[in-house]
Amino acid sequence: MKVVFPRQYVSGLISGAIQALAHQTKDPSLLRVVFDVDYKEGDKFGDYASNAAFGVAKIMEIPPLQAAEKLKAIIEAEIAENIERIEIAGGGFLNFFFRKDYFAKNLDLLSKLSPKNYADPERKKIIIEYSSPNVAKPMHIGHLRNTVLGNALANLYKFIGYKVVRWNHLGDWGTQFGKLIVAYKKWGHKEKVEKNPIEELLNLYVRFHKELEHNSNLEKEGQEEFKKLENGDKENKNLLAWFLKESLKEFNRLYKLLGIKKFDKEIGESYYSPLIPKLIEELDKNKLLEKSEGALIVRLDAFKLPPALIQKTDGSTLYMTREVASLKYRVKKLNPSKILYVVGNEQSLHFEQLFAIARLLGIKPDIGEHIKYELVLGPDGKKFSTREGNIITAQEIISQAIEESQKIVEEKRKDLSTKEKNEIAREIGINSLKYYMLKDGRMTPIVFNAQAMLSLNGNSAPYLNYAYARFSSILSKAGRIGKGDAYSLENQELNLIKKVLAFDDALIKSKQNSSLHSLADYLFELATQANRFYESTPILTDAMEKRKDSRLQLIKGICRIMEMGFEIMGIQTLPKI
RNA sequence: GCUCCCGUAGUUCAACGGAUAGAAUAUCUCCCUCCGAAGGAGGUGGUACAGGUUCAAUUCCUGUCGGGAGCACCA
Repeated sequence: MKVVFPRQYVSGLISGAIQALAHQTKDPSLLRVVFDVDYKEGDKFGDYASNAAFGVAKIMEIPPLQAAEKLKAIIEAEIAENIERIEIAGGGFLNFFFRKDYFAKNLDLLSKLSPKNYADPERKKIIIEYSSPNVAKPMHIGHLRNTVLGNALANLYKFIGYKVVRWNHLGDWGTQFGKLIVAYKKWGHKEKVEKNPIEELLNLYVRFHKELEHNSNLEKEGQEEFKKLENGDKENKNLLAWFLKESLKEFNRLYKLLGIKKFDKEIGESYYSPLIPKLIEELDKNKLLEKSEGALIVRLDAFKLPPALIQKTDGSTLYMTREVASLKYRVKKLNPSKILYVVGNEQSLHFEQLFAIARLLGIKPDIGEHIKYELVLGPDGKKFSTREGNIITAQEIISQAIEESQKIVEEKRKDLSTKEKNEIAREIGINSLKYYMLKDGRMTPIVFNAQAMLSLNGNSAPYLNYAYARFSSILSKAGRIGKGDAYSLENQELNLIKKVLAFDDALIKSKQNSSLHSLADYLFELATQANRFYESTPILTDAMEKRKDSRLQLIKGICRIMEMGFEIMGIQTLPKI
């Protein structure tokens, strides 16, 4: 089923008009005009509006109003069958008013919409790296934002037809593990760790940093143990393998609880360790390496960046070294068109350096993109620190979220069994948490505030879930829906159809800025409009049979869009809550 | 000191360089003998400051002020 959405339709009309104009004036530079086509709420500025005339005006060096007149004349002459009229307003905007029956005509199409209708023609292969927890440490609230965002971005690309590789870059290497090994050898007990792996290992790590304050020798001991690890020391390698195994169990438990899709690749940093010597050799051959204070660095002056440290004085590697190796590995192995790194904003410099080195090594330029997001800060507005042990774990947040929704469910759904109530509380709690992480842009720092985070009113998952539950309840009561008469629908209903047909807009915006908040906004607006409709208009109880069927079709279409939206956001669709 | 991110209603956030800057929350009213009141209707309230770029600036540039993060052997 091929569908042309209104935005594409208008866009086509304008492109055609610009082409005709370019032909008329023999000025091909007109073809380079970029313009927007925007969905408009209500009908003040039409159903869709465009600023195309401003771009045309600039190139033709005429006033925008004149350019708008020219475009309008061409489009009108082409007999646009679905457009009732075009108005020029606001100094040169073209406002397109669709015929009322255009929306009615599209009604029975709504419930049949599928991802295919939204497929991006590019369909590229893309690696998305996210989550990336550290072995032997609990996932904390920051990982939660990262994981939920990365998972949803991956869903989005998958939805529009990309080949997506979900990549979990596990932190299982580096000096920190030397430190952990020191701590374990000094103070650790096997039984204790077996019983409570992550917690006990974190305790050891925190203790290490406490003791470090009055025993500066520890720092060196940690570096030595890591050095041994890099040189293949058996005892240390076994310890690390054990830590990794226990950690993965815990991570996977959390992913499952959160409804995070399975990763395609889960590769620890340690994996790249054997690839390092060749990498250093290659860097050296390209004359990129330089010795400085006993360490090896790559100068990045040409990029106006500080030098990147590749090898420590004692010959062991660094985060950056392994990142370069990993990048090369990914390109060689999978040949993606792009690698999205969903990593915190505080690592901006690191990624600028990484991509600069990739360039120097002749890797396809701009392959990497850092999808940065702001930190989740503590209640005091300061950064959480693992070393000091003042973190809020992902598990704590999840439990709180579930508890909070449990209270509401107990109050609102006394009719359900305890089992059903628990089930719903868990689903709603997790949905709320995920939605909260996605509803804002990436670059606003989230100051941790349990109250706000777990609020179940307003622009939140429960609002969406509730609306969906009401509508699907109607649909299940209705049973089979008849043919209906779409032309009996009125303004409010037609506007809803228009809104449903604007789903593509939300997807495009979300993809453009690699953020799900545009989609969240759209879904919230759709639900709000639909709720308003629901409150003001009888649907199931409509006396006119044909109109009833049409209204039901509309509700079905709304549900369809909500289902697809939820799927992308990684939120569970619940037929009842 | 240098670099990056961010300053929008009391609060939390939207607005590809576009038209009258939108929501949520809080607060104050109203609505369940009709399909789920976790809902709906209405009121109040805002672009840190100073310049510049242009048909048009919350958005871009420069500077000031304020908050956060990063800057060589951590990741």
